Amino acid sequence: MAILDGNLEKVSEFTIRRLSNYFRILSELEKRGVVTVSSASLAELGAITSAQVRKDLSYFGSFGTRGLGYKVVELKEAIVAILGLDRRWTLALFGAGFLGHALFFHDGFREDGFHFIHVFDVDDAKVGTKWRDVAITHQRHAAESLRREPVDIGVIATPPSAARDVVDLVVRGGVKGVLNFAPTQVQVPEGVWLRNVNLAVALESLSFYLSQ
Amino acid sequence: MAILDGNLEKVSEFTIRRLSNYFRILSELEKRGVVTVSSASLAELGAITSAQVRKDLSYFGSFGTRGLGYKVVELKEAIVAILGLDRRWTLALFGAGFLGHALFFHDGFREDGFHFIHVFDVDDAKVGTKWRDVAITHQRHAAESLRREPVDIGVIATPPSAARDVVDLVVRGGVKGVLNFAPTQVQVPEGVWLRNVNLAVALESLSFYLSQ
DNA sequence: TAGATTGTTAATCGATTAACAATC
DNA sequence: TAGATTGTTAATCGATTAACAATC
Repeated sequence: MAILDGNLEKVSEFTIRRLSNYFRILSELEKRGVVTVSSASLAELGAITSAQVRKDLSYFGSFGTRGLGYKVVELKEAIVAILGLDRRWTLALFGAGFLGHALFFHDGFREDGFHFIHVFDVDDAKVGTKWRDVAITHQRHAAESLRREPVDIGVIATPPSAARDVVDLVVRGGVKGVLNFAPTQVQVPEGVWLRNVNLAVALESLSFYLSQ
Repeated sequence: MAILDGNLEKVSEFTIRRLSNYFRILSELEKRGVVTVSSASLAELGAITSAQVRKDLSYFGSFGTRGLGYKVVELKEAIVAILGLDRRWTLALFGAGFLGHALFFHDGFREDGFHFIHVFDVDDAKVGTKWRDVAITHQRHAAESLRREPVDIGVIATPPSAARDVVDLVVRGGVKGVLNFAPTQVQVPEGVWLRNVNLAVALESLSFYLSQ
């Protein structure tokens, strides 16, 4: 299957986020035993338009059959391949607080192939304790740990004041992706991908509309 | 100050999310004792353009002084008022799992004026225990609790399979906003605002770009 | 074949950016 | 006054949607 017809440049983050959504919808349909699905019903389930669905998929190839629609399992597997979920990804977590804890134990990540193999914190009370089979390590040993066992992605769940230093640390450790939950602007060098997730933004958006 | 010149209709969710970001940047500048800031430096701190900053603010009024820029505290307070952060908001949490725990104890929310006054779960082992001064209540008593003490916003941190029912429950309880962390499509009636936050999306976006 | 639905092109819509007059 | 920077309009860019030929 020819994924990516050379026009990857034109694929926007919006499309990627929707693919991620199609993946979840298709997984659900598969679980329910649904065999085929049209762009129209996929669109309805995702609260978008059928043109959007077809356009999104068209960046990566032709996955459907005219007159019939898409085979659920086939399309799901195509999207899994596109999103890179057909392999194992290793993660390092920085910050073993409440949020770090929730991320580490979030089953969805493991099911998607994302595995935390390091957890770092600066709190000596936490260092040495174990989360599943991962021992919490003091952040001062992070560089060393990352040299011994490198990871693909660094996940930042520290207080905002620490985020910048931790990002530098994990980038020097060789990660190619950073997922930042700290509500502060951080910088990564060329060639490293950064995504920011800010839990307050959605809540503040709600309070804006509720105030009107 | 004339916030909202009647063109609120034209304000996009993109603008609101950036306001939320300006708010954090301005808070940081205030803490550092910075008195005035230009759209250019605000833009640099937020990794966008100065035209974007001025355009975003222009939907709500004129907050700056030509030739000088914006007073940090004044602009911050204007944005606080726009986002509705100048009042107390009450929240009900559904799902006392890892994620619910992280959300409940997340200091940033309380600092912004968002207060969880109810926590519901279906696990009898959790029911009766307390988080700070909030007793975890069985979900079957949620309707009753919400009647006694209504809230502004329902926060859904249940497994996806439970999300739909819980949303119906909380909407019948009179909330005007729903913040859904469950990775499943939910529906709310006209007049209720919904925001979805999916922790997997950002990670899957990273794996997509890292795969290329 | 007739009906259904894809894949894609062209049209539309909306968000971002550039430019500059207004003005401190 | 001269320099700086806002607020706003017009131009550009990019994302979404409509439409339809291709085709199962």
